[in-house]
This record gives sequence, C-alpha cells and structure tokens, in this order.
Amino acid sequence: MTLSYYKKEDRLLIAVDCIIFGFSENKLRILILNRDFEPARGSTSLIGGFVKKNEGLDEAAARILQELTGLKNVYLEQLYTYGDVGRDPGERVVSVAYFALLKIQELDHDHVKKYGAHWCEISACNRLIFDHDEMVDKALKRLRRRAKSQPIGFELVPKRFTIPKLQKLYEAIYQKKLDSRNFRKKLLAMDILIRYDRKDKSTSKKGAFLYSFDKEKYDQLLEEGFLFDL
Amino acid sequence: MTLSYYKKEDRLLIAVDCIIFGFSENKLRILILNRDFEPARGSTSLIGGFVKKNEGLDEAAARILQELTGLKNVYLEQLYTYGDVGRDPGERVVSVAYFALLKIQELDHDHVKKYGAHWCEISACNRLIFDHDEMVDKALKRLRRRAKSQPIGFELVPKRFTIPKLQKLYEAIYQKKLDSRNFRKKLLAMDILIRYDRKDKSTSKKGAFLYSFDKEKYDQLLEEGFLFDL
DNA sequence: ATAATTAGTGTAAGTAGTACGTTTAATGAT
DNA sequence: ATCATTAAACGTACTACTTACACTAATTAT
Repeated sequence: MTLSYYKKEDRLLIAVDCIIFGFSENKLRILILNRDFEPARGSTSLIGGFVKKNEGLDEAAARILQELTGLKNVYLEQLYTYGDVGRDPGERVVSVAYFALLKIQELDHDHVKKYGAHWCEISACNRLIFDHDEMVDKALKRLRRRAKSQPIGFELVPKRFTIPKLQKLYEAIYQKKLDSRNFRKKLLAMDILIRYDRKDKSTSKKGAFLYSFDKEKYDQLLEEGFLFDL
Repeated sequence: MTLSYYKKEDRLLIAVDCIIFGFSENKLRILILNRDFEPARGSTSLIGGFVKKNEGLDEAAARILQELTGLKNVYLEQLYTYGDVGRDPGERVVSVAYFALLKIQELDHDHVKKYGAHWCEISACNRLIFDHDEMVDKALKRLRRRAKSQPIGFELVPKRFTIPKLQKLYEAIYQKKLDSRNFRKKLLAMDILIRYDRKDKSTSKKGAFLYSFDKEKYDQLLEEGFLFDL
C-alpha cells in the first residue's frame, strides 16, 4: 500500500555528505576527495552520495562511509541539513551532513586512495566546494562539544592507547595545550579505563602504560547518573 | 542553466515540521494541530508543510510559521532531520524539524484557531502522530541547552518583563525550582537588561520592576568575549 | 656511568556555585 | 490611621571545582 496523499508536491534530490575525522601523527584530520567527476571536477569536496528511495538517512550515511573506507560500525552522527536553493549549481539538492569518527590505524589506505580520497590536516583543508567548508566548521564545533561531554575521543585512537596520546588528541580537538597533571587526574578519576601492564615505548624511553576504554563500566556508571566530562 | 548531472537519482518529498514554543500562565506550551485531513485525520500533530522546489529550508519553515501564526521574524532554529523509510505511512517523506520561540501575547489567537491549532502544555502533549513525539522531546532538550547559554528566553516573554516572571519561564524550561536570589544575582550580573521605573503589579501588591533585554549591549559584550550563562 | 627524554605524581589558591533568612513596598481590610 | 498580607528585593558564608605549578622516575643510547 503506497497510497499517495501528496501527489502535487515537489520532489527533490537528497544527498548525504560525511565529515570523516581521524587522528594521526598528533594531528586531527578529515578525509576529503579529489573530484574526477562533474560538477566541480578537479576541486576538493567531502565524501557524499544520494539517498535512495528505500533507504533511511542514517543507512545512507553508513553505506557511503562503508563504500569508501570498507569500515562498518563507525561512530556516525547527524550534524545539520543544508538546503539553500542554489547551494549545488548542478541541481537543487538538499544535503544532510553527518560526521564520522574512525581509527585511522584500522583503515585500509589503498582502498581509500583508490577513490581519490586523502587525509587532510584540519587546519589546512578549507576551500572545499559548495558549502562544504561550512559543514566542516560546524562538525568541528560539534566534535569539540561532544568530546567534552561524551566518551567519543576513544573512537579516534586505537583500542589500546596511552594517556599522553589521548591528551594529544584532546589538544588537537580543542586547539590548545592542556596540563598533563590535570588531564590525567580528571580522566582517571572517572574510573572508566582499564590499565594494562604493557607499555608503549614508541614515543619515550620510559614508555607509557597502555589503557583501553571500559565500555561496560561506563554504561553501568551512566545508569547511576554519572556524567562524562573532560 | 540547469544542467542535471544527477538524472538517475531518486527524488523525495521533503517536509518541514515546526515545534512552536510559547509561555503563558507560567507554563511552557507548544502549538499543535488537530488534523482534519489525511493521512491520520483526527489525530494530533505538529505544524508542517512541504518544501517547494524554489525555496530554502529556513525559508519554508518561516513561511509555514507565518501562514499559521501571521508572525514574521520569530526565533527559528533547525533541529534535526528525520528520514526513516517508514516514518510517514502516506509516502516516503524526509522531514526537517525546526523549533520556534514566540511571544504568545503578540499572537492573534483567532487566526491560530482557524487552522485548528491550539496551545498544549508541554507535559501533556504526547501521543502525536508519526515520530512527532520524538521531535518534541529533542526540541525540549535543545531548548534547555540553548536557554542556558544563549539569551533566547527573552523570545518567549513580552518585550517588557519582570525578573520573577523570567524566573518562572526558566523554571518551566528546566522543570525545577530555582533560587530567586541566585537567579536575580546571576541575571543582573551579566548587565544586559534595561530597568524601567514602571512596575508590574499584576502578581503582587508590592509590584515588580519591568526590564527589557538590551540587545545592543549584549552584542557589544559578545564581541569582547562575554558568554551568556543562566 | 652519564646524559637525555618523556611519564608520572600532589598541593595550594582562586573561582564559581549553592544554600539560606530578613526586610521592604504596596494594597486592602478594619 | 493601623494592621495584616503578599510577593519583591537583597547579601553572606560554605563548598566544590578548576586552574596553576615543579620535581622525581624509568628507560635508552652513548
């Protein structure tokens, strides 16, 4: 049954554009595309695609992300919907922007390169097509807000990470130096990390202990009214 | 020039639904509609409409709001976009939800009634059609966050208001009693109100001084790095 | 053995939030 | 004119959190 009560209304193209964040070499990066297709061939853009008739928005975003990266189950959050009439010179397109967080280390880089995509340091990747710069800007603001109040930083680092590494991530997100004693104190006080005996000695002679995020513990604390805050 | 590079893609209906907040009799309310049209005739819903081909999303929301209330220049903010395949049983419709804040006192109530709309206290207006309850829920959360960090409470009270009245509004938004001394202290410390000599004696024998929001002052403070917080 | 480098730790001061009771202004009733 | 009533207006002390800050520990390379 697909009775249509809405026969006379306009139907429009709906796209999904993804702001895909990653963290490597102590830099926050996003994945962008060199377009070898029209419109705007030769310029740079976010990764996107059209929403199909039988596909939800979240579904479409996940599909597009998987086509490009090969990854499933990445953190994905709807950001904002851009619908100005002239935003895409090709045709009227309403675009729902999503932002994604993924662990660069788990990514198949050849797969990504095949599509002409590459990782661009966040402070150096403006001048994207259409309103994509605006999308990145909004995504970055949202990421900053989320990182403070939700445990999503862990989506951007390997499963096992050191505290100094996590601090670098937060410094990259907030764009400012943090005090290591205060960072460590606040982080450990939440009691949501598992510490391992192994050390990562790749960045120092002393080596730093490895930790992982304890999701079970976190979920349990949530139920007791705990609020994440970093 | 409307070259289309996107010929083969699906085109969908795009709607806008508005969560319209008002404040009267010390209660936070939203404007809802008794539907005398299909689908879901007889049930209650938010106010909505379809986005036209030559109209931006914000534009569409403003138009729909004006058709219903007669008001222009009301506070309007995009909330979230709902696009599950089955959300509207009539046909696949992607809906962009907006929330609006308006001064009930400035409203032509007959105009609103003509459309079958009425103000419903926020805690008593669930059981709307489709995913509209979810929209209201999200709008309320957003309103709470915004009210704390932006001077949008003033959009819900008359141009001139008393401090006790504003406090009642914040109590209705946050759903909890506030301490009047702390509220007043924090509010006045921001130094963004203009005080008048006239008093409003409608709620007490002593009467309370009338104030208005000093937008110029606020904008100036903003530039100096000031952050609203209540 | 020594030098070099990052990891790891505690305390004190300042700031902001929270809790709380009394006086004041105006009105209406006696 | 006095008194009772009602909500408005006001200030302080305590608590919790945030911020600032400097040295020791572990390991590796020379």
